[in-house]
Amino acid sequence: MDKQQMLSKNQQIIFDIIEKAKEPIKAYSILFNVQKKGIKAPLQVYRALDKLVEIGKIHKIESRNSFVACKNSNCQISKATAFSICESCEEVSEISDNKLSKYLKSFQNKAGMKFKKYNLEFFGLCKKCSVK
Amino acid sequence: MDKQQMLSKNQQIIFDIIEKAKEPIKAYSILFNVQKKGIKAPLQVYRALDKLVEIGKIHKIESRNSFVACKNSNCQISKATAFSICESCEEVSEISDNKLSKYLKSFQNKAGMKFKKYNLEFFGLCKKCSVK
DNA sequence: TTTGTTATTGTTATATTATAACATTATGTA
DNA sequence: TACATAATGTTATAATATAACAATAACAAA
Repeated sequence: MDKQQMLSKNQQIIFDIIEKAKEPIKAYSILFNVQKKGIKAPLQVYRALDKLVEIGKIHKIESRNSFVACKNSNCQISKATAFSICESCEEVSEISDNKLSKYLKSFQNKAGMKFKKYNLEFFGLCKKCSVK
Repeated sequence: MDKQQMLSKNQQIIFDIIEKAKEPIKAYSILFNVQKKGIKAPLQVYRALDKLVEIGKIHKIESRNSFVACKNSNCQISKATAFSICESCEEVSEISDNKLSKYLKSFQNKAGMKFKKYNLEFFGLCKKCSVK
């Protein structure tokens, strides 16, 4: 699963939309945006999204049902994601913090379960919104 | 927002269902379970769920759109949640690990944003499923 | 006790998010 | 070529969640 792999036509179209978007974007908003390019059905969008998530080109913000392009181009970050989410303006940014990811990657719970993947979402007010 | 506060009729009915369930339960499954008690509409369920989440009696498992009762009865855990999720059997357990929660509560990202809340979901195979 | 305030409930309709099922076409490779 | 796999197209429908409005209950202040 190389992140540099070629994307299919639909995957590329949909990835481009997500990458260009400045904020997280929802599946049906993507659908609306790509209808002029011939992608007409939700399933076409969801299939591309699934694949893009799988190969780590995008991430899903679970609490918002929306999608962002991965900013950490070289790592297998799809298995270890962390975001900060502003509860006022809904701005989302991906957190890349080596200490944090190292800590979480090696985390083992009391039951001895070893994890393959995690997703962490922080909520608060971004700088702009905390001034208001 | 005291966790010991009285629950309203619908809130109590729905909380009881969630607490009795051994695994995370979805809103429409709750709805099905409470129809004999006179709760007929999705909105009645969602309103109770919203409130129960707000006061910390239950948590939403975001990646699964499902709900579990909080196991950590005394803390403001609603603002600091962590779960382990088995990708095979879908078993979910709430993680209560002081070191982890301390670490995450005090986490500050590079932008200096201070967080009020977080949710962390770990994925892997539970003990039973990793033997199979 | 009345009055005002807020939380809760009930109800219908509808919006939003996501997948099932099936047929076809493209791509890579033995 | 022929085989396998990935991707596409299409229709229908399932699953999740909220809007809008009306009525009632709970509770505290006057």
